[in-house]
Amino acid sequence: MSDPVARLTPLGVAVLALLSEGDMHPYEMIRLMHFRRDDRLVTITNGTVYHTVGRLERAGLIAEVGVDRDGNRPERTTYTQTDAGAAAVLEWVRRELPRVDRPAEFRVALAEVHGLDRDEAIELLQTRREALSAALDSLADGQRHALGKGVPAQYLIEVDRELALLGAELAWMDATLPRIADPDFAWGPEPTPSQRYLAQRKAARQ
Amino acid sequence: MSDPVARLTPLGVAVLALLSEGDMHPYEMIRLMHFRRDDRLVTITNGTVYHTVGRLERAGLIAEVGVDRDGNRPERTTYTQTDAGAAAVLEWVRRELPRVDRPAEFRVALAEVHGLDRDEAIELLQTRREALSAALDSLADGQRHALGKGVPAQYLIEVDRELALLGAELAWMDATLPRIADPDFAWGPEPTPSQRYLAQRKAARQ
DNA sequence: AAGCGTATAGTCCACGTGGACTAATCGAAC
DNA sequence: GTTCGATTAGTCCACGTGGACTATACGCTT
Repeated sequence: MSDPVARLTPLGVAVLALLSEGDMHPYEMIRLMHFRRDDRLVTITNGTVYHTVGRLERAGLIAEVGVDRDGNRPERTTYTQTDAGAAAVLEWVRRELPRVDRPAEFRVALAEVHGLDRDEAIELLQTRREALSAALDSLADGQRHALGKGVPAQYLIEVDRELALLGAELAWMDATLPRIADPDFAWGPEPTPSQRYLAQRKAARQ
Repeated sequence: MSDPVARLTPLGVAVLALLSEGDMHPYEMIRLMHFRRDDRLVTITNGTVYHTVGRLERAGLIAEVGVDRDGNRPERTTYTQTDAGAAAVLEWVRRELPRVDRPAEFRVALAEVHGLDRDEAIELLQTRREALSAALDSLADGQRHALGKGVPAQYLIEVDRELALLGAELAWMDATLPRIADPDFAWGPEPTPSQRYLAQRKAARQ
């Protein structure tokens, strides 16, 4: 119920992930997320972001660190990630990564999987692989059953597509798991260009 | 704004599609949709279904056709589809079928594509095919760009998966469009087993 | 015949979403 | 030097969702 991890939304996770790269005010998050095309994964509007930030603060996952002001522009409230916030992202990723329902959550979890240890990530993805395989079998079974009962094929086009996509995801997993298990595949924190940019800007301010 | 088609939700379309097979009360819709595993496409709860039915009625897409009662059980309100409702489903499918954003809407639209003429369906899907292809190119471009800027590969796993799934969907389309264009592939209204069952039950009641 | 679980049919409400709106400021063109 | 558009920063609200809750009736056990 009041478990803050359970109440995290995909956008909440995206905001926490942003804040792990540096303190920020909501409007800056919106710009940065648009720049990074995070709107591919979650819908980013003023309404959702400001509201989400408010909820994250009430849950103690982020905290206000001051109100600054640039010239005469509106003042802006800057937030920082708390330890509880950093832990909550990882816990949320652990929960969502192996689930095959909730595709939207999974994509965000996959985008944040680099925060986990390599071995744990592989194990969770392996669990998902088995669940995907079972879902595919069950759907294929349903298709056979429906065709057997005389349901005309034109009513089963969507199922046909779903089977194709499930198969493709399984194939991707079977190609990807060995790839990231390979020690030659880099893992763990390595600065991205935008992290280097943020760090540089922070240093310049001091 | 007040265009009823624009305000249709996936569940609303699913409800309208059900009613095109016969008059029904909400509780029966819920059972039937669960039986058909429509919960694969939309989330079905009492809250959503009853609320959706209310909205559809206020929009004039369905209409009350009487309150009957089975023994001493609670009375139930039966609804029927209006002409406007039947037209709205087709219009909605035409709108959602070619769009590549909104995957949830697309799946429901694809499940209802059999209501359109074969030629129109193929044309709309062809449009989607081109949009998908463009989306794939643009995402692949973004990936190349990110790698070129030095973003480590472990941060791009989700993009890699997305590219694989987009490719698979394109392949499915290229296999499916010729398949349904073939005159040997049946198209148009053909009774499904559950439609036959509903028709039979209706005849028995009279 | 009392008790218990499940099916039937529906209401209610807290919450998250996403789009509309406000308001000030800066830059550029005319 | 003023008008106009874009940018900055944030508030507000209508709506849809989904889970919790209610209440009656039927069937099965003990």
